[in-house]
Amino acid sequence: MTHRPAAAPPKVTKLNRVERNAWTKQKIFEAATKVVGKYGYAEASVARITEEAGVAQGTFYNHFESRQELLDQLLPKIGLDMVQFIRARTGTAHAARQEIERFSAFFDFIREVPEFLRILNEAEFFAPSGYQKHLDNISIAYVRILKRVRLAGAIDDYSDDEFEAIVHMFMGARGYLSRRYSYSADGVTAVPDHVITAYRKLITRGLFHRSGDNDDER
Amino acid sequence: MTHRPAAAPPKVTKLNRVERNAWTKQKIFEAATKVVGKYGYAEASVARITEEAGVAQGTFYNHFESRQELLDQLLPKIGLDMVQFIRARTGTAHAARQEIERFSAFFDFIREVPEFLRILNEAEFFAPSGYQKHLDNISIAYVRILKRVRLAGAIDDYSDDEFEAIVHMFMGARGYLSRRYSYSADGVTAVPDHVITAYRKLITRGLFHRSGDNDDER
Amino acid sequence: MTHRPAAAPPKVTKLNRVERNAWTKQKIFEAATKVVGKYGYAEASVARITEEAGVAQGTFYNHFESRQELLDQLLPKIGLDMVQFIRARTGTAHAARQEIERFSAFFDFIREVPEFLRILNEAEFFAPSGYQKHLDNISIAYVRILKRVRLAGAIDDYSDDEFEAIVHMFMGARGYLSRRYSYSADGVTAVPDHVITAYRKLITRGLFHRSGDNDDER
Amino acid sequence: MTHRPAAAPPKVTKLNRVERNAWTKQKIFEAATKVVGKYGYAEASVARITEEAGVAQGTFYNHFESRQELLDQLLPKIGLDMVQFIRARTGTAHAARQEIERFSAFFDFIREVPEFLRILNEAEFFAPSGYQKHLDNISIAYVRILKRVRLAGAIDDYSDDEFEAIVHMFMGARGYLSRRYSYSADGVTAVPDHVITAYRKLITRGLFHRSGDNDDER
DNA sequence: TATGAATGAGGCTTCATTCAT
DNA sequence: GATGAATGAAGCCTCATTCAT
Repeated sequence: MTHRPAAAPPKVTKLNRVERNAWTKQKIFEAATKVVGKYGYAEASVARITEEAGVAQGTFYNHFESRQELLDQLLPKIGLDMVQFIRARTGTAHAARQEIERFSAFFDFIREVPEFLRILNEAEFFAPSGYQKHLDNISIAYVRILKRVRLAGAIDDYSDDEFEAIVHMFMGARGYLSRRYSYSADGVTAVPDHVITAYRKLITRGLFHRSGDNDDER
Repeated sequence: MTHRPAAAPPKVTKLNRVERNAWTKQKIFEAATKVVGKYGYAEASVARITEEAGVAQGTFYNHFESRQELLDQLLPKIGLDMVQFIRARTGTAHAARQEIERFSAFFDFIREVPEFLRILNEAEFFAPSGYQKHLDNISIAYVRILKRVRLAGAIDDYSDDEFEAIVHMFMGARGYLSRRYSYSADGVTAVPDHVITAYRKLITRGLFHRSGDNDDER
Repeated sequence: MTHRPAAAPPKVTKLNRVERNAWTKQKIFEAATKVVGKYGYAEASVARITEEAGVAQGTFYNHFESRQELLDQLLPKIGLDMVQFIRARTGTAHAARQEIERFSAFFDFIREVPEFLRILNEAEFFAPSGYQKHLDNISIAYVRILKRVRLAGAIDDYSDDEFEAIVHMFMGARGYLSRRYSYSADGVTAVPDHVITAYRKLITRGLFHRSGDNDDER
Repeated sequence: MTHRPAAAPPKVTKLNRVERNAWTKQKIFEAATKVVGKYGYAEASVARITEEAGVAQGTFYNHFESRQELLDQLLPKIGLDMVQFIRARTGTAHAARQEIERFSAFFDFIREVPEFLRILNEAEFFAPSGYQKHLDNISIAYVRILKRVRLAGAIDDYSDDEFEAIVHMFMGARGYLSRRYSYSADGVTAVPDHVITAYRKLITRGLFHRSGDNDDER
């Protein structure tokens, strides 16, 4: 998996028809990612996307039923990249520590794939169906993690329903913070440390057992 | 202050020039609130708003520089109504309890002014400047509250910067939850209890001192 | 009533808003008549019509909901002009003679308003709703005439249902003949005499009493 | 001759190059008949036709110069089927009777090959050149018949030119009537009796000698 | 100040046809 | 001959904004 696909056809060898076809679709996809990331969904006209992709406007409709269909595929696809990315960055420390790692990794991912910020944030209104899909992808996985932690004894006193609410709060908080602290004139910047520490305090004390909290100052 | 403005010109039948002028602007404003609340910013065309307001399209531009200007005024204005509403619902109990009251009051407000949901949620992308203004309004007030609580000794170990981050997390969480749990087929519904309890647990344990937590089951 | 509206605004005096509005709509209408008459419905794009009318494309939609709406109004409107025209050309001779007069007048009208030919002929497929309206306008009036003639004793042995079929045959025959004999490289020409005489013979012998037939050679 | 061509390649499994070629063309042809018959010429895109035929779009242009060329071949081909069909249904009774038979057989054919209705009716505007060809095919044959009848003494007083006009009237009447009475929600239905009787009366009295008229009630 | 018709750029999508494989 | 992706022109319609009355 790469979230930074090569900007040129993978091989120098001649591509067969199937490969050329996939490659064109890929080009459109990447162009859309770029355009939406930079200008937002609203400004991501088919004309702009195809121009960026270097294909004719008509070509677009050989690969996607409609502009909306493409838009709805954008977030879920990159969202999965994000999940992989975060998973790779999560160690084997104790539960609270891992949650902080996930929190940090999320912001790291945003810096790696700056387009993700807008693609994620605006999706709710411009690609609702894609947004829902992403939501499900994420929250299901997240709740599963929390349940496992509870099973391991590091959390108690939270019901399944409450887990779901907590997960939504986490996601909401991250989104909000990312918008607040990560946008900048040109590009995406790191999140300030005090955001991380505030999150750590809130989470470790509020969600997990009182064991540590300050065992892992960074 | 009313967040439910009268639908007819104030009492007297004869209005002078200034009053008529203000009244027209007010009509447009209310129409916009209605339209955006119902259809969202994207569908809030000048034509639709003026039709709803019962004035000609041209009239719009006698009162607002552009469509965007009006849109950017929408959220900050209603946002202030919200602040008042929440303040009125917050008692004099101890700090943690008050925070739960604010959380609940937020969701109550949404049910009182259902348009607020979309006006708030979509503002970030369709009325960024108005959104920023609202954000500042809210977070400044919120941080001030937290500082006061810290001064009173109910919170410690959080810096000013961390307060700001916490406030943003709260706002993000609320927004997310309101979208997730409050929307429904026709109108806005109450938030389920488990959302409230999850919030209470997270907040009381994570933010405030360990004194209470279960002293105020509802 | 005129089926040849002036190509310039009716008066030199300044027009008020209502008049200007009507005048613009009229311009679009006439442009459409011209364009459809010359190129057919299929080629009558909004761009072409508005260009012919000398207005912007957007203006079109201030006066018509859609391209189709205008197209559907074309035939019924001109169709009424035709009815008037034919009525004015029908004398007070006996019934069979009058029918021939109507037949001839129809072809005369086509020469007066050459656009009518295509507007009528293609309407069935490109403006079905307008076509139906026209059909009703015409066939109702026609059947009424035949019934009156039957009452006067000049026709017998035809039932009401059969009248309706007869009328449709007449209309179909006229349409067919007009297409066959009236089109020409540039413009519309008169129908040859033998078409008229053939029609006369068929009708007078087939529909009316055997009295005359050759009393009115032309 | 069949107007209902087999849906599978003729018997043998192995076709040589020439046969395969012809078979592909035939498939496209039948697909076009089906599509135009069902959706009309305007909706008969090359994509739709080739899909229906089960071949690639490009294949189309190996067999036809352009979409229009195929469209123009449709009517003349099926038109010949119709001539055969009608001829087979025409007995050896006296002339007037035979004309009624032809009239009825026309409507019978429409029910056998329902696609013919649209292919015929819309051809004038969507396949003018094909339409003209069909027109010539039919009217020449028809005029020949009338001349023969005149020679046999059953008609007199009509010139050759008038015959041609008469034939066009007949064709127009039939087309009109078929559209009026034969279309229905799902499929093509029989023409009501009063249409037949009206036609019989008009024709027998108007065209033929006064001998019979009621000698052949059906 | 109120009106509302006029403007014209720009958006999405369709489709006949071409052409490299 | 068969394939089907690529092309790009053209079509219909929306909408914020302007301006003469």
